[in-house]
Amino acid sequence: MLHPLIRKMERMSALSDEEKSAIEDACSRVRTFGPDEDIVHHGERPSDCNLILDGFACRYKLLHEGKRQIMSFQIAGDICDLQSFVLGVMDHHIGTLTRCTVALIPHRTLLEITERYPRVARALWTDTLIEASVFSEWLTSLGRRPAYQRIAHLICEVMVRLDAVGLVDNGSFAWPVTQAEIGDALGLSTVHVNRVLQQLRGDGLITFRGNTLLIHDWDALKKAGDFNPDYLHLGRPE
Amino acid sequence: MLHPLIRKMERMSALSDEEKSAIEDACSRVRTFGPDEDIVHHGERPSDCNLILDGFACRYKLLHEGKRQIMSFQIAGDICDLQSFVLGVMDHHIGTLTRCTVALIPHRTLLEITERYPRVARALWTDTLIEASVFSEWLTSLGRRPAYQRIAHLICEVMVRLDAVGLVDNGSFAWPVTQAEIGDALGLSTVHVNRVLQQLRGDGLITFRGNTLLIHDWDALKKAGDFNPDYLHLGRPE
DNA sequence: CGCACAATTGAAGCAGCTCAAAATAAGTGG
DNA sequence: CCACTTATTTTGAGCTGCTTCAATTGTGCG
Repeated sequence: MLHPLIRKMERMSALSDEEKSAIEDACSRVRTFGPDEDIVHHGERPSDCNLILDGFACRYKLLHEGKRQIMSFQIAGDICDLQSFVLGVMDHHIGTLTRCTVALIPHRTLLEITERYPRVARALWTDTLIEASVFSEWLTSLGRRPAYQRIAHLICEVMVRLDAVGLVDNGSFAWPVTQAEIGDALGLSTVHVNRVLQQLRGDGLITFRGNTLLIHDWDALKKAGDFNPDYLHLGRPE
Repeated sequence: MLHPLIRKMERMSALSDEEKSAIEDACSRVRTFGPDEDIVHHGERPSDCNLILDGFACRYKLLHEGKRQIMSFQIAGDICDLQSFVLGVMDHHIGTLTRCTVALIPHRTLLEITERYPRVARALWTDTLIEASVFSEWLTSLGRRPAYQRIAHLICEVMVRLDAVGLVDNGSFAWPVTQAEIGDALGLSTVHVNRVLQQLRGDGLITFRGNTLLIHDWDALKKAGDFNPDYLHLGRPE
């Protein structure tokens, strides 16, 4: 299997063999997390970054009143805590949704690589900007889109991102996100998420088969979610 | 007056005189915009970046139904469209709120500077990460904080950011943001913003004197807004 | 088989919305 | 400096999307 980070970077711009093997070497240490564990905690000052190789994770914040906000979902190819490398401190948590395999990249190694290979540094910067762009799209969803549209939009996004790393099979893909987690991501209550999902199914847009989500009518779902993938800056499909 | 971008960067890490003058030289071309004009449009592929020198601007997206979401406010020292330099296309608009003075930095110059001075490149990357961090805080506000808290939080943020560039005088600062704009930023209706602002005034936290906002009780406002400035990563106050 | 978590349903309540109009404030041209 | 126009703030009233609480049903797994 192609390295998911390299795969992602090469969508943006080509990498030399030397650069690729530098990245691969950096990812030699691997760790595994069970579901619902924290990979990094808010306030921590880690000395490694975590690259997701397999599984679903998320960024989240906890509020005083026991509420939680999930800010993004992280999948294969995402370095989920670049923040710790550049800013030092984490200002949010990273937690797993499912079992996750993660490569640990020491900050020291990352520093060496980015100093030696400006193109890689640039690729990481690009990645940060894309993530910021995804945040603003979520902001738009939470601020101005009603629940039905918001959920449809999220499903579209996850589908497109999973597709970009080869995890979609004919409109169907693993969906390990609970309704409570969807609620925490979209600022909705679990109950309401449940009702809206029923609507989406009733409207013939999606079906769940166990933990697998099947999209029946992609165009209709896109429309329902007011979804335009440009903000993901995925470049040309492979 | 010290250059606002240099001032900001030096909060994070020191710059050499050479680096500083390279940045200053890059900002020689200046443009002025009136209030409510677009600095950059969604979909555009500019060949310069815009550094705000003076005034208030904002990032925003327009939805089909005529709704709008403001994703951030931009003040002196912010390069509001770094996205165009790194990703090429803008996926949102940048518009002014007030009259703005803006320095135009050609992408070519930016490329030269970032290649020649890795420390500057790194500072810009840092800036991008901070902005992403601000986005996630907003996300948390829109997703999980009620209107009163949300507005208080926004006021705290603007105050702290303005203070960091020396634009706060004894708890009081220019506030050119209309209630409709606050609504567009926080996902609220103008009417509701108005009512909540009345509450905040009634609770003795803030006062408006024309376009000047005066904070009476900073600690109470922070508390009301559940505000913790860590996510702004401002480093140590000057 | 039974525990623990996830999905579902019902009912009542409210935060925040929409619509519509009035009251201020801020320009702007003469 | 006034008269007129336009933008912004404020108020009232009725409505609804979504929430909360509480209980039930379904489901994966040791």
